[in-house]
Amino acid sequence: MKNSQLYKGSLNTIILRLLEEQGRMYGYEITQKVKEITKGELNITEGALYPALHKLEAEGLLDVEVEKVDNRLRKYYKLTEKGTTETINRLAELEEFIKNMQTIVNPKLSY
Amino acid sequence: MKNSQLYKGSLNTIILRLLEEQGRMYGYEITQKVKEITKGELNITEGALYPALHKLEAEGLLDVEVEKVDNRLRKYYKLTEKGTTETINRLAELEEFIKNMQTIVNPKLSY
DNA sequence: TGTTATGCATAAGAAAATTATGTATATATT
DNA sequence: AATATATACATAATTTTCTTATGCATAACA
Repeated sequence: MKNSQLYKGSLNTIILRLLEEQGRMYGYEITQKVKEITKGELNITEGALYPALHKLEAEGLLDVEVEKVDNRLRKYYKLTEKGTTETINRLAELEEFIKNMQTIVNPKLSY
Repeated sequence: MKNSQLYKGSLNTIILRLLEEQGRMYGYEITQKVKEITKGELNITEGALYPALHKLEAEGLLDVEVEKVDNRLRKYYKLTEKGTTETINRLAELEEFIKNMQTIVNPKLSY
C-alpha cells in the first residue's frame, strides 16, 4: 500500500469489504479497483497485497479458486462464512474509527 | 496505540492535530485527551507515544518545555512553525483518507 | 522487438506499533 | 502504616505491516 501511512492497517478491511461487495475478485483486480475508487490516490503494492490475501486465507476468512483466463493464471478469492461475519465486525470498527478521527479533526461538531 | 489496527499510522496526525487545537500538551495529557474524545475506544500506549513525540521533535515539528508540577516532571510540547505547516498538510491527507475509506465502505454514495 | 499491461510470488529491510519493563512521586484506600 | 492506583516519564525486545526490490510468465501494443 502506498501513500500517507494513514492507510497502514486498513488493507485487510479494504480487501474484505471489496469481496463482500463484488462477490469474488482476483488480486490484480483488487489493485485496479482500489486505484479506480480512490482516483489513483491509493495504490496497493503487490508486496502488501499477496501476503495479506494468503494470511486471510490461512485464517479461514477467504476461499480460493484458481482459473486460467487467456492462458494467464488468476486466483479468485471470496469470503467464507467466517469471513462474512468478520467483515461485518471490521466494517463496524471502521465506522467507529472514521467517527473518532473526524471528532479529532473537528471536535466542535461532536463532543 | 491499542485497538483495531486501523489506528496504525494515525498517531502522528492525532498528536499534531491535538497540539494545534490545544496549544501545548504533555504526553500523559495527550493519552487522557484521546481516551476522552474516543470514549475509551482508543488508548494510546506509552511505548508508541513517547518515541513518536521524540521523533516529531527531532524532525523539528515540535518544541519542548520541561516543567515541574507537584514535584512531578512534565514535558510540554507545542508545534513549531514548521510543525504548523506540516499539520495543515497532514490534516488534508487525513480528510482525503477518510473520504476514500468512506467510498470503499459505501460506494453508492460516491462514485 | 521492446515496452507496457496483466498476473502471480517472495525476500530484505524499514516503520510503527505492542508488550514488557523500569524509575519516581502523589493520592486514595484499607 | 501499607498497599494500590494515578500521574509522568522512558526504553528495549518483539511483532505487525508495509515498501522496495526482485523474479517468473503471458498478452497486447507501438
